[in-house]
Amino acid sequence: MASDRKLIRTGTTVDHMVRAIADEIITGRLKPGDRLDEVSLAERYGVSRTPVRDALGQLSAMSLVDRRPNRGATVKVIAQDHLASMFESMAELEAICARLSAERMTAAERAALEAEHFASTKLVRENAESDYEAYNVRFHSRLYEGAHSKHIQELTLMTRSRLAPFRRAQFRLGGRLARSWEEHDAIVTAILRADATSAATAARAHVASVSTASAVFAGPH
Amino acid sequence: MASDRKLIRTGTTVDHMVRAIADEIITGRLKPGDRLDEVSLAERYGVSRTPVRDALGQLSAMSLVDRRPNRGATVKVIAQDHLASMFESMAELEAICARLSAERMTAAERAALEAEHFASTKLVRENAESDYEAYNVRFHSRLYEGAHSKHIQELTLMTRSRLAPFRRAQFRLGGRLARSWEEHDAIVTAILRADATSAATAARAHVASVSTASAVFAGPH
DNA sequence: CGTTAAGAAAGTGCATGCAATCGCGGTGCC
DNA sequence: GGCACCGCGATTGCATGCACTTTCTTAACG
Repeated sequence: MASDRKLIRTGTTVDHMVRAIADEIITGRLKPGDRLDEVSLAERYGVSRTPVRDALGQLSAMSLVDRRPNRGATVKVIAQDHLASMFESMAELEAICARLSAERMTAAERAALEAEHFASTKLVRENAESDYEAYNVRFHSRLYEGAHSKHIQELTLMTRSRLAPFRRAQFRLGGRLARSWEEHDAIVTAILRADATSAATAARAHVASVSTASAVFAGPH
Repeated sequence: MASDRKLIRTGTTVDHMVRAIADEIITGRLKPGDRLDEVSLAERYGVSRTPVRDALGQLSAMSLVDRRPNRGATVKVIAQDHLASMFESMAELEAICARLSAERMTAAERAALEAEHFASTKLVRENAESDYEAYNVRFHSRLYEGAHSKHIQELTLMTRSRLAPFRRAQFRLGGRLARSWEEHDAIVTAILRADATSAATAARAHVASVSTASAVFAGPH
C-alpha cells in the first residue's frame, strides 16, 4: 500500500511525521510563518491527513507550530522579545547543567568530555565548520547528560530545539569558531576542576555569546 | 447531536479534551498508571475517538501521559529518581524566577505581591487550607510573571503542572501552612529589597521544603 | 499438571467522507 | 466610489470504518 517507508519504519506513522516536520523546522527548511497545509504535507509524505493532523497537534503542544482553530497551522513565529527570553532561559539552563556537571560527572564522563574537547582543536584549526557544529551539539549534550538530572536535561533539550532555527548560521561568522572553542575550554576546565561556580559562569557567558552572534540573523519583527 | 457542551465550547473539541484530561490528571482523579482507553474516554465525553486520540497525542507530547504504539495510553508513571529530578528542576526554576523578580518587578507588581502576601496571614490564622492553596498558586504565579521572561515562565509552569499530582495533599500536613507562609515571607522580603541572591536562596529552600513534604505521599516505586 | 500454541476478542492506527468554518471575490446598495 | 453583504471555493474538524497488532482464552500436547 504505502511506499518503502513502511519497511524501514521504526515507530508509528504519527511519530515519524512529528520527527520529520520538526526536523524540517529545526533545520530551517521550513521557516517561521510558513503555512503547514494538511493535504500538502499528507501528499508529500504519502500518508493520509489523520497522522499529519495528529503530528501538527503534538508539534503545537511542543510550541514548534502555531495552530488557530479552523485557520490552519503555521511554523511558529517568535517575537524578538520572546527570542531574547529563550536565549536568557538557555543561558540559565546551561549554567545549571554546567554547575551540576562540575559536581556530579563521573570520572568516565569527565574523561570523555576532555578527550572530545581536545580533539576539537583540530576542527578549529582546519576551520571545519559543519564538523565543528556537529561536535558542538555533542559537547552540549554531554553537559546536559552530565548534570544527572533527567528533567533539567529535558527542559534544556527542548529549549535548544526551539532555538535551533535561530542559531543555525552563527558559525559562519568570522572567528566565531575559535571564540566558541575558547569558551568551551573555560567550561571544560572548570568542570574538570569540579569548580561549579566557574563552570556556571562560563556556560552562561558562552550562551550569551552565541545569543549575540545569532541575533544578527534574527532580524527585527 | 452532542450535549450542552457544544453551546459553551470556546475552542475546538480537541482543545477541550486536552484540558479536561489534563485536569483529571493534575487534580488526581486519574492516577499515574491508570489506563486511558480511547473508546471509554470518547463515550464519557460524548465525542468520537478522533479528538480523544489527538488529545492523548498532545498530552503525550507534554509528558503527562505515556503512549506505546499499539498498546494504548496510560497516565505517566514517574519513577522516584525522576520525581526527585523534577523537584530539583523546580527549585532551580523558582530560584531563577525569584532572582529575576527581585531585579525586574515593577513597583505595581511588588505592591500587589506584598498586599496579597499580607492578606494571606488571615488564611494561615484560620487554617483555611484550600483557600491557602489557591493563594499559594497565585503567589507563585506572580513570581513567574515577575521574572519578565516568557520562556522561563513557560518552563516553570510546565514543570509545576507535571508536579501537581504529587504536591496536592501537602498542606494537610500539620504546621505546613505556617511554615509555608514563613518561607513565602522570606521570598517576599528579599524581592521587596531587590535582593536577588537572597530571593533565589529563599525560593530554592521553599521548594526543597515542599519537596520533602510531598515525598511523603509519593511512596516508593 | 504445566506449558505452549492457536484462535478470538479487544483496542489501536490510519484512511476516507461529510459537515462546519473561514476567506475571498463579486455584486448590490448607499 | 466606497462599503457592506452574500455566496462559493478551499481547508479544517470530526465521525466512522476497516486493517493490523496485541492480548486473553482455551485447548491440545508433552
